[in-house]
Amino acid sequence: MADDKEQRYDPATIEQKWQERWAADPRLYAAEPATSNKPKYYVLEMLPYPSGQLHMGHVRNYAIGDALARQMWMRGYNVLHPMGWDAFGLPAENAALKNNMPPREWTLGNIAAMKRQMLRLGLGYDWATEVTTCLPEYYRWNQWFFLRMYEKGLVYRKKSKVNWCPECATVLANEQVVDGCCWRHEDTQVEQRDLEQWFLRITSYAEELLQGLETLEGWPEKVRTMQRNWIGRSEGTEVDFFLAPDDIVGGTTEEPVIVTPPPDAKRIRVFTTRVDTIFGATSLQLAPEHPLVAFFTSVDGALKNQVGTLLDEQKKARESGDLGAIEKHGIPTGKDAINPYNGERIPIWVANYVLMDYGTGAIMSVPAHDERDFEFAKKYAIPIRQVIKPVHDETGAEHLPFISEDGVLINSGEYDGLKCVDAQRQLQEAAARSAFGEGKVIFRLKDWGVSRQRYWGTPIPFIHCERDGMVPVPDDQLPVLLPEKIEITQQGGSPLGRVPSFVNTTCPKCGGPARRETDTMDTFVDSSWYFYRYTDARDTKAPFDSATVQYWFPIDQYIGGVEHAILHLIYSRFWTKVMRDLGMVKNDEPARRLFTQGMVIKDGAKMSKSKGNVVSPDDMVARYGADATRMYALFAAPPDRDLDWQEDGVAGVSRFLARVWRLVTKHAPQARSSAPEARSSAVEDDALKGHDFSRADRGSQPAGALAPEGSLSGPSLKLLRKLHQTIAKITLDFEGRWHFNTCVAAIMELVNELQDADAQLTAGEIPAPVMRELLQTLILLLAPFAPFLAAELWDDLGGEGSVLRAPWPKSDPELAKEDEIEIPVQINGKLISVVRVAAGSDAKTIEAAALADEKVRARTAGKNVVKVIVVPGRTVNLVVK
RNA sequence: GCGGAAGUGGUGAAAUGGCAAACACACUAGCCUUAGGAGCUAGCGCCGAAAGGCUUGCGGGUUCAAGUCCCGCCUUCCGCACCA
Repeated sequence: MADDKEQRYDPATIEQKWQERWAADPRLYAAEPATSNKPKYYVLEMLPYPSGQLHMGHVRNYAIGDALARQMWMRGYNVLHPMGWDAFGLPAENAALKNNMPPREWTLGNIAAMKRQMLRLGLGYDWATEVTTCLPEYYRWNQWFFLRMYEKGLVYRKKSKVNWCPECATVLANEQVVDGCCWRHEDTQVEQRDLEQWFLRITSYAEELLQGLETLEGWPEKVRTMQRNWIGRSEGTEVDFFLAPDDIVGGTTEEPVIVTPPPDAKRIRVFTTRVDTIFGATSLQLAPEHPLVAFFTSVDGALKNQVGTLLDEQKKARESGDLGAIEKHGIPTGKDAINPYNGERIPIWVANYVLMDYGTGAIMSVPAHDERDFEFAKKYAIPIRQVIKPVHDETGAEHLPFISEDGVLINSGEYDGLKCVDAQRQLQEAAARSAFGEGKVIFRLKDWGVSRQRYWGTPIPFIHCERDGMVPVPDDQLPVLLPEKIEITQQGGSPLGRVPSFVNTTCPKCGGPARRETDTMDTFVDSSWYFYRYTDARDTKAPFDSATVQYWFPIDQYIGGVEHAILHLIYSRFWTKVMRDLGMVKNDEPARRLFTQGMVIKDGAKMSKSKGNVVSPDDMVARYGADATRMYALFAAPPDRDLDWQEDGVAGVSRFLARVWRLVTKHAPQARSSAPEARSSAVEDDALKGHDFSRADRGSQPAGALAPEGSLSGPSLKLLRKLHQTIAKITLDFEGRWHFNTCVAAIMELVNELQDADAQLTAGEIPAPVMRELLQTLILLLAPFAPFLAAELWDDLGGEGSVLRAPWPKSDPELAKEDEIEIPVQINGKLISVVRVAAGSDAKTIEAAALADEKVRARTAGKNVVKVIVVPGRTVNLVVK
């Protein structure tokens, strides 16, 4: 090697060259219009927040999506593979504060930086459809949707609790609350304040969002379960208990005070999933925030203090995030409620474990048949009355609480003897007949609070008018532009409120002076529909063109982190259903298949600045190249599992790529010497066109044609066999299993085998067309994983056109077939020997070979072979006594 | 507490119920050299000198055959969590 320097794999040079070429050809990764006669494939990776730096999690996510997109292109699909920026959000405001830089400038700068990183990584995105959510061209459609939802009755306002820092005098996002204190004022307790907030009525779709999960077979079970739990459907009964009449007289002093009860005070509605246990209810528990409690405390100072303490405690627990950890306790109110089924008086308590925002904020307490009620009753010596008798009572001893529904009613009057389920139905019917209750389905899912008292988000398109109240901004006045020259401070509420030119406006109805809404939208709004926008990203008349969306949707494969399993993925599904009901789309669900990749960790822990274990993609790319970095991200673990980043591993992949480079460049001249093969430029997926893209009808003349199989030497056949086995393995893996780690391993095996045959290759024992077939196909298999190197070597081999659009190879089963295989022989299930037989041998032949084996004969001598199990092609097992 | 996933060499991992540890990393020994983050050869689960034996968190079971299927535990990670 006279010129070693020239001979070394140099990713930096190769990758720069191809990056420039690809950048000069924007159509390379562009999707074809809906009129394309190719089948469509929409592969989508979750769009990043433009923090300014890609992290390894991004690299992994995009390496997976890019490999898939590239393989689908090679298989002849019309692929949509877009990218965008989830560009609104708090960090831009924090950066503005810290660096005195406008959020827009900061954000756009970050986008430019991250886009450079993506290009450097060689990710194949169609940048013509890039979506940036903080630009008015995009967010105006958030406002437009908001108004459509308002018209549909899906938008409303109500008072709701927000985090408020008294020092900052502003609202804090949940992430800004650290251990119950403000993130900027570590000693300042965050308060819960009631403010008017905007809500989207996602609960109207609760049932459908739940049902829809059943159709999402291409989603991970984990995600579906998480969503199911989040929606939290419960079937039960609502029952009105009555406030005992004499207790309407309030006060506990000798001088009773007569007060007028609020109209709803007479009935106390509880929700229960176990109405069959209602005869066992021995107390009634109210949430501290229950309106009736306020009524009780208004006339009872002592009770008021006690409830106050309870509330404080609860608030603290909520702020520190461990609401479940506080001890259960309660306060007797001294009042009684009447069980409508039997007229029994039971005491009313206020309990800290009853939640106002679930069910009705009131429960009946049945200690005999509920774990928590049992604990509570024991603590306060409340009677425990058993009303369900277990059907299967193996122990004989009846230990309470008995939670199961596998029982019959006792101590329940006319309902005695009924099975739990039957009793539930009958009791429910009785309640409905007497109008003190009804069957009810409730959900844990709550309406989506979308307003944020922050600056860097989509302005909510409403106007407050003294005369007309809340007035929607008319469509022709959209977008409501976010003012850009604005001083961001942490003081005095929403920053928008201090921009007079923004706030002061006129009422669209009466023309009088009015004020703009200063709340902005949750950034989850932006990400709920961005993937529709990609299909028609520059539309100025509508969010998108419905016909185009109909062509592309649903997304064929969505790929992202499992951390979005709930919020983003429920909101997106909700948004899709709303758009469907607005007649804009036809699909019920946004994505047919979802893949959640594992985290990238280092030294067993999630990468984080505080742990100091962050690996920068830029470093990796600079040291080993984009191909090696990406390929390692796919090789080190199956994509759905956590990946432990080991730099030695990246170096290993880099060495592997160098081996490929040496192998191919060394033998390229020989491979090139064969006549160029006529590769079809019309790329079609064989499965879809019934077009068999096999060696024969490809019109090419590799192995089979140019050198009839019989005339091929052993090494050629052996290598071609390995090649075709590798094609089969990788093709299959792309179709569903996605174990790209074993795909890369299979390519390594192939390369190892080629390398082992280096002597034959060099000696010219492999005919040039076979050599060409071997090396070109190797490069095709490599292309989805290491596109830069593939492009470079494809050129070197004299490959036609771009490797990125070359047809995906097809495995020839005949060539892939082994002619001799090894069959393990077991005796009584234990491995004893291995015999070689011709591939495809029948059971008899294999059995004979096994019985003839020396080791086997030694073991069976003088013994009885009771049974012989032969699994052709697999194994032989002799049962010997 | 409820739900989900996972437990295999020194490490990352592989294995449609059919030879456990493919492919890599690390390590060891040797070779080569224009000394490179290079290349080549060999070794590398455990016990044993070897023959051979043992080995997929633990305990049972199904099966000719179990890392894989079933039952019961244990551990770890993730999500939800006072949900009535």
